[in-house]
Amino acid sequence: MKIDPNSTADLSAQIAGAIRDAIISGDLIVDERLPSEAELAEQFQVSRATVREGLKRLAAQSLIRTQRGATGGAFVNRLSFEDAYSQQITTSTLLLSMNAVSFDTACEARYALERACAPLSAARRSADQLATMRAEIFRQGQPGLTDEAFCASDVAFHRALVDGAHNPVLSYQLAGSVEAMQPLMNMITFTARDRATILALHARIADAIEAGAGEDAVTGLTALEEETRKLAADVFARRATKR
Amino acid sequence: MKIDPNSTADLSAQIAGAIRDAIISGDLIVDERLPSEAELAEQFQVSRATVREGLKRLAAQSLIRTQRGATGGAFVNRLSFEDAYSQQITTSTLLLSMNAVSFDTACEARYALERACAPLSAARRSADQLATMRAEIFRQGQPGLTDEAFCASDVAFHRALVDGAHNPVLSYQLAGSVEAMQPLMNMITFTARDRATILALHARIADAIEAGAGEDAVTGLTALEEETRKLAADVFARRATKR
DNA sequence: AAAAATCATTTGTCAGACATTTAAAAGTCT
DNA sequence: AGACTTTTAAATGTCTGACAAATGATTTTT
Repeated sequence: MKIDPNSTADLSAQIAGAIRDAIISGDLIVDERLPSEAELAEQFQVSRATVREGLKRLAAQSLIRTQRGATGGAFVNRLSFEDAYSQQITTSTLLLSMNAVSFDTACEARYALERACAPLSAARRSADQLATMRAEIFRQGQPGLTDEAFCASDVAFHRALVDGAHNPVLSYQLAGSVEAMQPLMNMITFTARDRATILALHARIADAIEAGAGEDAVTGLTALEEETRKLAADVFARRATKR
Repeated sequence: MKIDPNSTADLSAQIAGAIRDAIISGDLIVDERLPSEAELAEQFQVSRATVREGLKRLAAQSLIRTQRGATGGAFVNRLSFEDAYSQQITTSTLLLSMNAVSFDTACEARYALERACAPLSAARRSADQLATMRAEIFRQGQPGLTDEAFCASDVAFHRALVDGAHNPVLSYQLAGSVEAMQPLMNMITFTARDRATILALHARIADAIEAGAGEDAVTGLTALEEETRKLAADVFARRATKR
């Protein structure tokens, strides 16, 4: 692991890169302890402050964790699905909000991916996941529910559907698509009539999942996508004329 | 933006969190300049070193960029799809390698997601993307190609397929699934016969995409998934008996 | 043997200094 | 006046040295 003091890049970035490469290549394995900051400083011929900045960069990506004390230090962290989920959600959310991604584009991606999960979920979902879907449908029918709560329940419903595929890689990939849409969905005002329509589609999808009918779940999701896009188009059209 | 000096979390992590929240909530907008490190240090009542560690955390996630000089400072960064891609690929790769995700699980996720793209790609792919697919197929037929080069070409083929959907959100989500499988694929030795089979399937998929026949592309992908899993199973079985 | 005190190691934080980069301001020449 | 050069000020990047706080290991005491 070497760094170039004459490079244009910051030393701390180079150090982070060198250690990251060592982790990716397998030179450093999970739970292995890195040299102490003082040792790293000597190895890289930089100050401890610079080493620390590099380590913080890695910590921000959950690649290492640090512990204080006698036997403490920086350890290679096992990147958990949990950690990856939340990173994925943050990134996806910012990506959508900062790049003026249209509602249609985000929606298309999300439902395309969800349809990919549907057949697997229909075949494998646990009773618990089905129960969650039913419970969220019930919640969505409650009067007096705020639009935000309705959206949150919608996300919970879809996450249960995705998790039903029992493929953690799929769940991880989908987490971003589903959750990142929430801020966009929150811009929509759902009338009682809208909610009833969505609720019926959710029920249809849950029925298909319960029956193990993947194809029906897919068509249900397609109908839901259409409905969602129509709703959004209405909202945006109304807003455009109002102003 | 406030931090709690008595919290268990590091001050630098709290500072990063506070600024990150401000970015996500929209309090800080793209290209806006943060206060200088000295000012932030005073605002948060910490030293400049601590502020800097916090800022490096954000830089690691591409949330800010820094510039030196008179009009320099830290600026809120527009998270580009490019940046998001590479983060996604790093995270996915580590997630697979560190969590003993089985080949089958990763493979299932990847092909499920790719099938979600196929109909869109068949409808919208540009001539250029189709040309890339054809070119990669041609490359894969060259004799003397190393296994690594074959895999790299495979990835290029599939990326063209995915990008053909012309949905940047989909491309972003898929980048991780497709690229992260490469290390796993590299463990496989492809015989001439294996390559011919894969090549034929690639051609079949490209034909379907060219003809705008989304359904055919989907079945082609399913066949390719089956083939890939069979190959991998063979390799792992052979390895198990050898040792 | 158990509990308490001490110790050594390591990260977390701080203060102050200097180097480097950069754009703007001031100065100089034609 | 305009073009070029020099100076200056502001900001990040890096270094040094120090102390605080946490924590496991060791030693001492009871």
